Amino acid sequence: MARYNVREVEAKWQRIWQERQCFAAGADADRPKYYVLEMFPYPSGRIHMGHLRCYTLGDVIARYKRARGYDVLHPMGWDAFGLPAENAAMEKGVHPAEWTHANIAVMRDQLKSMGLSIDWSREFATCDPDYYRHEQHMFLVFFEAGLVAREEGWVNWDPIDQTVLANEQVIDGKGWRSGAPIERRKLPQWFLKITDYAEDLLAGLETLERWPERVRLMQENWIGRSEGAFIDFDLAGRNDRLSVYTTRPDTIFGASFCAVAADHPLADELAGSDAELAEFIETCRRLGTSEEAIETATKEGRDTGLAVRHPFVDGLELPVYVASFVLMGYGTGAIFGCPAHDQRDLDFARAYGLPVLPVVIPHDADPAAYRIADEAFLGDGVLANSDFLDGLDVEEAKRKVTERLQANGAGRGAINYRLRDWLVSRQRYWGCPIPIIHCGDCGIVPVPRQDLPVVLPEDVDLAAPGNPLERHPTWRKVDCPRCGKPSERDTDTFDTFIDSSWYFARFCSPKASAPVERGAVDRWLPVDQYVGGIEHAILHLLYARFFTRAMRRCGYLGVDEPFAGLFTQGMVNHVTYRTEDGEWVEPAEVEHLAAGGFARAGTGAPLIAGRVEKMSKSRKNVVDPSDVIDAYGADTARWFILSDSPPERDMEWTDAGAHGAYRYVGRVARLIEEAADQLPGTGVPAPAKFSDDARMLRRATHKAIAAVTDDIEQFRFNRAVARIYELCNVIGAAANDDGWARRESIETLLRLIAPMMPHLAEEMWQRLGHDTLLIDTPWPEPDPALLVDERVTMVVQVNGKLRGRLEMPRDAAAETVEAAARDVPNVQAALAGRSVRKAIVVPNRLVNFVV
RNA sequence: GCGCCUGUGGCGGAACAGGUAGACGCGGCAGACUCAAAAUCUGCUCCGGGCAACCGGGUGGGGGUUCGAGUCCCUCCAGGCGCACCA
Repeated sequence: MARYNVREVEAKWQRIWQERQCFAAGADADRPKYYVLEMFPYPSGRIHMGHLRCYTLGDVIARYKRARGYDVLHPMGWDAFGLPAENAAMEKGVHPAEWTHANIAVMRDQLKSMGLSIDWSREFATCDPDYYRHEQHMFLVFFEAGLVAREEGWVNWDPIDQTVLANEQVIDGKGWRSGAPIERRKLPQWFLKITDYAEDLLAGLETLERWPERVRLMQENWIGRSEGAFIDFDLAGRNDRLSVYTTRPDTIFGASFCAVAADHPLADELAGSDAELAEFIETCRRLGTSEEAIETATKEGRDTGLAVRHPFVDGLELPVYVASFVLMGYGTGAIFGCPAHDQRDLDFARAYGLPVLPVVIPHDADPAAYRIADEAFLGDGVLANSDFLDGLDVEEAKRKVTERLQANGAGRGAINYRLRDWLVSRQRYWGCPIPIIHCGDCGIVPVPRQDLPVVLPEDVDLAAPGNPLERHPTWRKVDCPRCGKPSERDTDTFDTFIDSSWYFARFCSPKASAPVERGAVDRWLPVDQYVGGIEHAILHLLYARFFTRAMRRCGYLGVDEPFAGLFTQGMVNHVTYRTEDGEWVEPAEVEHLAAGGFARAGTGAPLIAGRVEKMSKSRKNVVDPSDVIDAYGADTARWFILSDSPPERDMEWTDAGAHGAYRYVGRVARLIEEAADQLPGTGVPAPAKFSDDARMLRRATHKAIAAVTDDIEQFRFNRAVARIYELCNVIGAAANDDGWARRESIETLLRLIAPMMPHLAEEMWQRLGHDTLLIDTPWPEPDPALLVDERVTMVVQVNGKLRGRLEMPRDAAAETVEAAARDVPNVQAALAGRSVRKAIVVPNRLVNFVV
């Protein structure tokens, strides 16, 4: 028997599929469409196990849907702009473009070696001027549509990456990429008005039924909708008002102070003439926003000396503080404090000796005796000490006080969001240039459409810190398109998350002269199944949802939601090894000792197996997918990654597991080799009658079809794999008396395996004598008649305890079953001397005697 | 603090819709083949007792509902994730 040569076979089929253009999308407009997309990779150098897992999952879906008769779009591209290219430029002196393209070349080959069913004719990289020219164009269209704002405000400055960051990119007070503590800076920047869509993005989540609940919840929290009111307090002695936001307008009669954020304009103004206040404001700004900082920080404030008038109580004035716990980024950056019903306000009031007046009395409390100790009361109750609100419950009081505020011109009901506008300017080189010209006379002038794209200059000095575009001797200098005077280009580039906010739309018509071709996006969008990591739950997925809405508003496409189905896959982990000195050791250097334990290859030094962790260079627990593919082949790598764990859960990569998958490849190859020459031909009709053994084999075969189909539909690939093993075991054990049934079972096995191990399946399909490709063969359909058994095994219980089993014809009458159950010897013994109070018969399942 | 998720053999995990717990794989043990190794094949493998048929226990802990609970309810514990001075 010729040994199955993995490398040759895999290369052969990859070549044939490519030559026949098997994966070109849009070949058949009569078929229903199916768009499968995995999050495109950043070309960092080589693919890693996370890529292998993600693209394998997507490929199984794509191949399965293709077999089910869909016209499948399954493209691939490169999220090619970003900081690592600039860092590489600084470290190695290679230009970012060169570095990026070299990485793409390597990674493209690696992906192709996986045997993915990708339409490579649609490939592009976001750093291609032919891609980003459209991005610039759309930005200008958005600009004209009022979706873009230029604002000077406090922004997040990353001192290591030397750029500003969006709110979503600040994690626990640190830059998402550099990890550096974020500083606050005041700069004029470009924003996309995602807040215009806050309500719509929230409402849209309801429609995303095929998204993980977890992701929808995270987005909901991030958008952070709250209902409340703005209240405008008159400032005593000034012809000015202080506007605050509150979700508890009902507690207005319990207000004992107002407080503004350190960054509030009023604080800013007062600091000019109050050195002590100015110093306090500085202290607040330096305060971290990390968890520890918040936990340990005390509620501090400084009295400004100003006071506001209570909107409903004549003559009552409340002091105005600058307070450390008030955030400029939420609401108006100012609050009124009601200590009795807000814990922070209570802490603050106790620290500064302010009054604490309860105005909501718990239902079970005595109004006359009710006092607040050191815990604010947040629950529902009856309003008291509150003039026209007395006796109402909280909801009624909110409504009534909001009405009254509105009538008095002192406020209004409002819905507030935590979501901020998306800051998209970056002071970096390797990104899409912002197509704006700043003219001393005309102000902000869009680059004329015919001058697009604004191409990145190649001759830049990347060695020094800061923005190379700003330093470039000539690039920024340009005449104003409006008045002709010497002007300057915007030297910022776009956040790379813009690049990934519409690439899925570009894939529909990647060569179009406009950003998208309407007919193409109308056919293909939304993406039917999107696959990627949970880490993009907010960032990329929220931005893309917004961008799709913006594109729709400007007539580019007709959908709101870009991704109808989302699957978030788990991470690939690996055990870590260390020497006794604590030095990390790569898996390749580890020797498994026969006596158990591990030693370092070469030196023999003992090693300690540590925790199973996410693969990372620093822990030296990385396994390169290409090493696995070279050694065992793509089918093995794909099979193992699918078989090990449910795809949404983290999995552990183990050599033993990979090896086991490789053994299975050999087992299938042997099974077919041994059977191939003995089976009847491909076109032989089914016999009129089957033997009992053949019927059993056929039942197992058709049950496997039904089960695997169901499992794939529900992304339970590990279970599908188990079902296939079961079928294989049955085939191996079955009596070989009916060639037709045997051919049916073996061919079914190959067809079920095909989405997961496409090369092996295709090769063996050919070996069985087919002259058509398996890739062009439809998915098998189970015969419903073969899915039900003629006889069933029923369980007999006594008081819920298993006492025996029973073979019965399917759907036997309850009395028959019960009588037979009583006759089971072991059951007789268990029932001896006891009277049966009740017998429960569950058809085809069990009998339970209650004694 | 708020919200969410997960706890099943040595390991990854399976168990429709409350009805045989542990499918399938990994690992392990025993055997066959072999001069030997690799590869392959066969059998066993939740724990305790028993030669065996069987018996008892068992899905993080405790309680409840039910003829019957891994599954439903309450509660506690452990691990993980998200958000967080959000007014």
